[in-house]
Amino acid sequence: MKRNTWQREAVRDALDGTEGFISAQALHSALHASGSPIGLATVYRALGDLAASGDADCLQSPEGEAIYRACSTGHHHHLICRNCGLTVEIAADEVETWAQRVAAEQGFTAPAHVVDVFGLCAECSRQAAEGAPA
Amino acid sequence: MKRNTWQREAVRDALDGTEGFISAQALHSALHASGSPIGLATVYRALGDLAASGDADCLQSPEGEAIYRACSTGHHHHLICRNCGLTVEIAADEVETWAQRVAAEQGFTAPAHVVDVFGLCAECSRQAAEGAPA
DNA sequence: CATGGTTTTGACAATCATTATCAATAACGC
DNA sequence: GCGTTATTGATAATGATTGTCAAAACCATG
Repeated sequence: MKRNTWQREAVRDALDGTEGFISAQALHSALHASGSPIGLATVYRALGDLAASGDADCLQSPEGEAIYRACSTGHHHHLICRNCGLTVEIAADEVETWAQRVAAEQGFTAPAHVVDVFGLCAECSRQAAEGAPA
Repeated sequence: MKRNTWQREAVRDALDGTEGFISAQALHSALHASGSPIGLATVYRALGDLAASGDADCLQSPEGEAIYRACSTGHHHHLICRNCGLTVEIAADEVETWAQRVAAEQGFTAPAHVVDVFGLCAECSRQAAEGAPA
């Protein structure tokens, strides 16, 4: 049987209250910072459960960490600066449509998708342009 | 100065001769299997260099490993069955264009993107339809 | 409310990929 | 061939994630 513990709720709430993606470690830190004595392993387990039950999406950050996002809270994507971490929310109607179409074409159902764009934000691009050339 | 070593060539060749994506570990194993005494750290370094110089693309596998691909072999995305793991390669010209456009609109440069569609493949959809209902 | 059967938790060890270290080696210009 | 210096590779270190297992919490029941 699946039991309801405050820990699981805490993780779910924390994830719901988070804008974009967050790593398990970061979520654990955030919970600790807000006074929760929740264990790290438990956060991993709770996130895994949420992902398995479809309440959260999981993908790999460019740094190799698993990052999670609440699945129900409105759907949008992110444009993330790989240097400073700046995150811009982007609507992606075209991509929604596209994703459903390609899924359907292959006979796939229950399509979900992970679409995120990484790049260098204007600021970091400028800095890179200044520093990089010989 | 950048020196030319047989190790680097071996990694480049091995990557060129590989169909899709391959992890650093797997590439190292493959090289060893074909008699190369190349070291693991060197494979990581060579792959990192290739990625840095744009000769290879790098992304994170769902299992959390970094996987690499020779850059010339066309860019595509994946449609992944969340139940059986079946993976279908999908072309996504629209999405490529879209990603670059939204990145540019926000002043972002060097856009890369993570686009993967998860769903239930035809087979698993059918099984789910049979098994799930009470 | 106390009890019991299970699930869940959490501290810690174990694992796995990746990166850093650093002496020895090999490549390249001369 | 020589010397300089980037590169290699064995190993240790790091960091995220998962496994372990006794103790605690949850929930239905008496």
